[in-house]
Amino acid sequence: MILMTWKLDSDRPIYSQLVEEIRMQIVSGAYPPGSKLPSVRELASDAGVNPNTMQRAFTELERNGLIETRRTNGRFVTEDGTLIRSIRRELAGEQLTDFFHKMEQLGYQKQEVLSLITSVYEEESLQ
Amino acid sequence: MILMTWKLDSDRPIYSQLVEEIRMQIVSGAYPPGSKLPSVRELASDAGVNPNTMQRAFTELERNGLIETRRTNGRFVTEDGTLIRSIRRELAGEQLTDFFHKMEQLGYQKQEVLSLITSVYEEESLQ
DNA sequence: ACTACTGTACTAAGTAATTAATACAATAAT
DNA sequence: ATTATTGTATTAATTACTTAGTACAGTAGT
Repeated sequence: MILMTWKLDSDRPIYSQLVEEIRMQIVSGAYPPGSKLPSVRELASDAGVNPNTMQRAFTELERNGLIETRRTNGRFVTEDGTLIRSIRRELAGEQLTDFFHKMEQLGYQKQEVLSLITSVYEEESLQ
Repeated sequence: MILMTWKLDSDRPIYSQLVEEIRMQIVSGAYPPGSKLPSVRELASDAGVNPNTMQRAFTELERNGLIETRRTNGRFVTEDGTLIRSIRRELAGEQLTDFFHKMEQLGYQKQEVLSLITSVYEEESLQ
């Protein structure tokens, strides 16, 4: 059982946000490979959404291959650690390119972005 | 007249995306302070959306103070360059914190993030 | 065998976003 | 004065998302 924050906003479809949250939990290792996920009803209750909405999120998630369904037993995270790490890298790459693209749109030169980043690292001591 | 890309997806309300696009155009200087914006109908036609939707986007935008409305003459970007730069910095800060937060969620240590960033800079030559 | 839990499916209702089609008052341009 | 353009308002219809409620078949645990 994992205590998840489920910070959902109303600016996007809830099922999309659920997909992203759960996928994040899997690729970050919160749900290890092969582990059993809580049931649709339990997760729905936990997130405060309708079971149908959570069901829809799982349906979307299954197409990635990140989770497998055993019909009347529950859902499980894939054992394929390589796939998980691959998707993790993919998501990180998207974050990186999106970030640089937005900063470029905002008119920030790469040098400025770099100095902003280093200033962040100076505030919080490097771990 | 500005040629805008209007890359809209269906995963979020269109009016929200319009708000972000136009705000980006203003703070990045594509629409200079004091300049006149195209009419609701023209921008709506340009973006391929309903005039009502564009109208809604402008209503949202006006609360930031970035644009001013002269009742039957049109809309204009504010002359307040300080406000514009302030919002630009604010948006950049959000991008930065969101990025680091997501990478942290993905389980990336700060060191890893830093090395990813520097590798990006090595690919594209610094301008 | 029985019970509880599993994923799944279905219908109905409500809400928000979007489009469409008008219409109106005020002003700039002529 | 007249015309065209401006922002704005209104109503109706459509679509997508969400919730609610119910139901069914299969299986693990007892």
